[in-house]
Amino acid sequence: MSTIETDLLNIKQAAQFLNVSEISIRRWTDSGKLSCLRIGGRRERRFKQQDLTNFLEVQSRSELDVRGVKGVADDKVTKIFLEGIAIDYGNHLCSLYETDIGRVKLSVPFLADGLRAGDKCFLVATKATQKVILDALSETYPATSSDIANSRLILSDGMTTSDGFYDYLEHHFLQSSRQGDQYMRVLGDMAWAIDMGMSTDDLMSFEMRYNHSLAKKFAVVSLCQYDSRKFTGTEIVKALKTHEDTFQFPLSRFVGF
Amino acid sequence: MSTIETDLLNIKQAAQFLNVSEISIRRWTDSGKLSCLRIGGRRERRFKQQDLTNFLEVQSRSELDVRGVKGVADDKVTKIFLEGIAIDYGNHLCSLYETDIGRVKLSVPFLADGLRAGDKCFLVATKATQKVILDALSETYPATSSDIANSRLILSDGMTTSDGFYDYLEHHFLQSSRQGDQYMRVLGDMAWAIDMGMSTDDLMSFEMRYNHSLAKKFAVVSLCQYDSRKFTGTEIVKALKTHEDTFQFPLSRFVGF
DNA sequence: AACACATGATTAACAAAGATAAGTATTGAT
DNA sequence: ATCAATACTTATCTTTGTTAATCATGTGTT
Repeated sequence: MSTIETDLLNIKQAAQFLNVSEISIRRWTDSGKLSCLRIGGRRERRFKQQDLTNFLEVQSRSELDVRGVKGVADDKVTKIFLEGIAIDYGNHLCSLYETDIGRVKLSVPFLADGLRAGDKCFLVATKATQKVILDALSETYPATSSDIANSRLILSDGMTTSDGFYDYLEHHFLQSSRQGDQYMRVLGDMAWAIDMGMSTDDLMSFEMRYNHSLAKKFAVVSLCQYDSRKFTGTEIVKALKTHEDTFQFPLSRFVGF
Repeated sequence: MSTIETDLLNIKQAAQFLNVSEISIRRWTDSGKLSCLRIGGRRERRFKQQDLTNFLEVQSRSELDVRGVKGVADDKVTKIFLEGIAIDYGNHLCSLYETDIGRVKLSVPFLADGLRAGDKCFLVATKATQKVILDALSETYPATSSDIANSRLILSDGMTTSDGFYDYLEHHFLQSSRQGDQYMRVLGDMAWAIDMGMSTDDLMSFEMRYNHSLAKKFAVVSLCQYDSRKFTGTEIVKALKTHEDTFQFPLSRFVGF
């Protein structure tokens, strides 16, 4: 654990990395196209390698470029927007809800926007929850059922262990990447794990494993939603702790629907 | 599930991690902007990775906000420092802990710093919890018992309803203000309410009432800590929602000790 | 070819970060 | 026990990243 992750580049290094001028880097960060961190009283820019690689477009990206049609092709490639908040690919977030309406409040726009943007989407939930979310999704996004048929939206099926879940996602992520689907979204309704008989310890160790590998290696936004009615206080706290990415956003947007 | 914070970085590693010079690290720690631990007779600096990542600001914040905070950073009259974070008087925060050690992790420095700074401090908790906190407090702040005798530190006593709690605080706040104690701190260990037989609904309505009146009208920093083992998931979520001030800070500092 | 627009270059002023040096004291190793 | 390396503090001085403005160059599109 001694390797210091020196993956924070300053603006000069970032400019070299992308082979552009520092001025462009400044403009891109100012306009929000490229995300960066700030440090110190001079508010110097620091860049995560992944944010820079995310910023690079992939030449071989999908045949039908949904983004291109809308003319926003170059603008929002590195981010998604959820509830007006810009979220980079690579983030692994959680949200907490406490009503049946809350279950679809974030999940539906998250998936609908993803499908519209051409992202490969995954819905991990029990059959019953899948039905609730898909019904609501169909209302705002009529192409839902055809997207399921086309495997643009993939429904979880049959996984009963956290390791199985991990393998499932890794397999699909690799496969999607090979097929040119670089941008992905995962929505997990984590009460699913409980209903599958997983212990919450199991679930948390999955979250940690996922957090350090899959979530960061692929251009995927992962949103894990927790039904606060089905977890204890300590479990909710653990859920928050295993989704540290969430803390950089206004948490009130993700808590308590 | 331990993920021990075994990796304390020295100043060289910290500088490498943030991609800055050691001199800047020294300046930031000296001014209290970046928190660090000290060790040995040479008082060497040691850094938690968590603290370092917290020091990085997210670009999304409007530059005006950041400027404002920085600009008055020297003006310590309007702020306190907890875990290296500047907190304005008027804030009403919550923290979540899940171990007996976590109970004193934030509360003790919060009160110790307050007493050292001459703030009028209030400790609201059951007798048993009071004893635990006061024992730990006495170790780092020897004048604890004399401050209790002098009414610099006031211990809750005998309140059994949320309205009674509110009246109690209002009375003391007014009295303290009249006596020239403008700056105050309240530490509430909210499992106290449960042990007093309050319902969590009662507790939450108190929090909301407090949030909109006392907490904002007086120069008081209020820290409500919740033992996540004694509350349900939904209750924890409600606790978060009734302490929105918390969301403007790096939540990882307040969650899960 | 003409156009619109993104990128690069240049300037300015300011404050913060970096570099350097001197002097102490603690560590860690021989 | 000794000694060199390290980290600390304090101080001064130089360099750099920041914003903002304007202009020139280059790119891709129609």
